[in-house]
Formats: sequence, structure tokens, C-alpha cells
Amino acid sequence: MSAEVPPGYDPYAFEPFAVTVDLAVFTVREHVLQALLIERGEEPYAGRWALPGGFVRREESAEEAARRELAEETGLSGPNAARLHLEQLRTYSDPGRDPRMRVVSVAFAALVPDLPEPRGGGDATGACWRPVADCTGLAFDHDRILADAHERVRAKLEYTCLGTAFCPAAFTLGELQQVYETVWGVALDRPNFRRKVLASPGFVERMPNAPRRTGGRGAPAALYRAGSAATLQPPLMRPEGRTP
Amino acid sequence: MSAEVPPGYDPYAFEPFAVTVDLAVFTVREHVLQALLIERGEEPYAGRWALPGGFVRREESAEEAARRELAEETGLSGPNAARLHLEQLRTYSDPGRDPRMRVVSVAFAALVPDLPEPRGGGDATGACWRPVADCTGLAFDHDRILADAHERVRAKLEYTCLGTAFCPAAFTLGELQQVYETVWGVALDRPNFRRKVLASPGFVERMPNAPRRTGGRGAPAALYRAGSAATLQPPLMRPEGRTP
DNA sequence: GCAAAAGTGTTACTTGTACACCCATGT
DNA sequence: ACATGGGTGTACAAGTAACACTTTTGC
Repeated sequence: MSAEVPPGYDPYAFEPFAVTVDLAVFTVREHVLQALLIERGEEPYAGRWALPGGFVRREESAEEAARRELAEETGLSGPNAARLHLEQLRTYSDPGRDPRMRVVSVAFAALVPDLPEPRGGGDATGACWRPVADCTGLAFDHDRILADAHERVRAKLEYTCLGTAFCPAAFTLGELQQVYETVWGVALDRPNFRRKVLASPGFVERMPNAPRRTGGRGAPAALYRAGSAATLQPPLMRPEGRTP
Repeated sequence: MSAEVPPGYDPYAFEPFAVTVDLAVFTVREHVLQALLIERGEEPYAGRWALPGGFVRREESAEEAARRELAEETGLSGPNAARLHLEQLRTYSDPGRDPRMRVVSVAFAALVPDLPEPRGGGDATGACWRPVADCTGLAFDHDRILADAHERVRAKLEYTCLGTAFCPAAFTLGELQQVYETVWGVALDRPNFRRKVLASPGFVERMPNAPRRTGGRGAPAALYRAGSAATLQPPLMRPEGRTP
């Protein structure tokens, strides 16, 4: 662990890196998977779109930094903050990923329900939701980070209960199914989807209230909330063919 | 991204972190899943066991640093280096995980076949393979890192072709099955295991040579090598009950 | 011969899939 | 009335698990 360190040289006094977090924040809005972008105000990449993020402070972990930045960028706090899924994706450390100096970035993927406002008290010059398909030409290596996060989310819906993270506190099974269809880009059979979800213990729980009648035309649907389970047994497979 | 930076203060001139890599290197030796440990020669935790690792240099990425450290620690090079699976696990960044200063560590999980020698030209005072069940009381937060890596490997065997990474260049289906039984700690039905493996396209390929007769008593087994596929469709499920 | 390991086959059962069908609501 | 979405039932195909059986080696 220390052969490459010259004798008498404190190994902890060299090779300083800057450490940042980058956030790939996803939501489902208007039947489309969207990501949160900010417009950079400074060089490098001034005026370009980028993933939200920022520096890790001395007294906090990367997870805490990610949660703080997310709150600043989206205004997510209080009861909403509890309904948020935040997960470490991986760390990007290529030398040269920032033209100025060595910056190592811990990337996170976040899943949030459809929020009323695109951003809260953020400090970026501009923040907006954008369909992930249109998120190209981002600053730094953020195209790559977003693509990795997208694939991670797609895969995780198969064997975890993460789909509920895209839904509000109370949701119908039809809304949950739309989340899956949107993220995977396929059409699912409604009766079979129902059965699988209800057969997975702890995936969803029925809310002890009355069903709602949305503005939409159709029979009133029962309301559910996210259950306590984290993983899905058996997994909810995503079919390969078939586009919606 | 810059609201917390005082105006006129270069955001890239503050909060220096040290960045290291830590490696959870696994192999299957004598029907037991083992991890590579080194004995620390310096404070803190002098004399304690730890995961191999080291500092990321200025001109390399974390992946390159991990590969370099692994080569130093195990003597893995040349043809063996190609047969190695190295994968980023996650990044550990709790303040206080190193008592001296802020160290952010990018952890990797590595899977290697049963190597002839425990270590090559490593620089640690001591290195050895140890059954993962006995790897407790490690330095820093390495207990946690090893546990996370162990669970990752267990899970990844289900839906990827990673099992072959534990095997030599040529192996029998019986050896591959032992890998799964060892990592999962369960007994598998041999006929069914065969069928699933052979039915997964690109998982294994038959070697165009003669079967071998090992010292073991039994019929000679056909030899296979790792295929080109990375993911497994359908997955190879791990049963829940039953201990071997 | 016997134990151990490779390899093949068969059966019972569980699961997934693709539908058909009815109900409730808004326009 | 009818389109739309919620909810239930069912027949068939596909996959899985469990086990019996044969073959080939070493001792």
C-alpha cells in the first residue's frame, strides 16, 4: 500500500483530488421518463446543460452531499424528501474528465414522483425536466453518467420495488403500470401486471380509504401506497419485443 | 453548483481529499470462498488485516489504479490478467473512516481463478487468502466493504455469467457447479444445472479438444471455456432452503 | 465389486402468457 | 350509447424441480 511512496514522505500529503457528486434525477411526467438538468453559468461548458451536483464538503459523506444538493435543486424537503429514492451509481474518475484539474465524481441516481415545480430554491441559472431521449450534448462526461443511470433504473425495476418511488404517496395500479411501461418502453398486460404486483408481499398495500375517481373516464380505482419490501420475489420481468 | 462558494474564491482550490482504491478479491479454493487480505505494516491499524489497496495516482483512473494494485498484490499479469473480472462496487466516503484525514475510497470487487501462489511481488508485509467467513475485525471500514462485495458477487452469479471468472481457462461443468454451490452455500441438482448452463447461449463453449481425466475417480468430463455472453437469460436462480 | 462423478431421460408440478369477459364512470 | 379504464377468470404453453437410470473411471 506504500511502495510507491518515497520514504520519509507523508503519503497523506500528496495527490489532492476534488470530490464532487453528480445527480441523475428521474421522474415520469406526461408518460415520458424525464431527467433534471441545470444550465451551467460558468466555464467550463458555460451555457451547456449538465446534471445537477456540487462539491462534497469536509464534514459530510457523498450521500449527505447528494441529498443536500438534491434538496437545493428541487426544493425537495419535509414529507417529500422521505418519498425519494437515492442510490449510489458509481464513481467517475478518468483524468481529464474536468479540463481544469483532477475531479473525482460520485454519481447518484434519484427517483422522485412527479413534482409540482421543476425546481425549488436552487442556485443554478436554470433548471428543467427534459425527456431522457433528448438529453444529449451534456457537459463533462454527463452523457455517459446519465446513460449508466438510465440503464440502472431500467434494470432495477425488474427485481426491486422501486417503481413506487416514481408515484405519489397514494397511487392506483394503473399509474404504477404506466411507470413500468414508460421506463421500459413496452406495453404490459394489465391483468397479469395486477396479479404479479399484488402477489409480491410488501410491494404495495391497499390504503384504508375510499377509492378515487379521477377526472379520467373509467371505473374508480383502488388506491395503494408503497409497501415495506425492498426486493421483488419473484422478479417482474421486462419483455423484449412489443412497443406500446 | 456554486452557491456555497464565497464569491472570488476559486471553488477548485478547496476541500482536498485523498482518493484510494480498496479491493475485495475473491477466489474459490478448496471448496471455500476466500478473500485476499494483507497485513498492515503502518499506523493506523498496524498489524491488523485489511483489504489490499492504495492511492490513485494523478495520471490514472480508479479502474487503472485498481488493476495496478491487483497486479502488485497478486502477481497477476499476462494471460492471467485477461481472465480477471474487475468491477466497481461503490465509493465509501464517510468522514472519519480514516482517523488521519479525509480519504474517499473507491471499492472494487475482483474475481480470480484459484491462483498457484497467494501473492506475487506485492509490497505488503504479508498477504494471504482467508475464508470470507473468517474475515472479521479488518482495518478501517473494510468489514463493511467486504460484506457489500460478498453480497454483490452472490447476486451477480444469478443473472450474469460471472461464475466462469472463478474457473481456470478450461473447466468442467462439475467445477463450475461447485463454484455456484460454494458462493451460494447451497446444493444444486446436477442434471438441472447442466441443462440451464448449456441452454444459455454464450455462457460456456465446448473446447475442441479431448476430455480430461482428473485424479478424481469418475467418468472423464468434457472441458468448457467461458463464452462471450455477459448476462444470463434466463437467470440462474439460487434456491433458498437446503444446505449442502 | 463398489464408490464417485459424468451424462441422459422422464414426469409432475408451478408459473407465465394471452386472451375473453364484466363492471363502473364520464361525455 | 359508447369509449375508457378497473377488475376477475381461465385455458394453454413454457419452465422448473425432483428423481430414476446408464456409463466410465479409480481403488
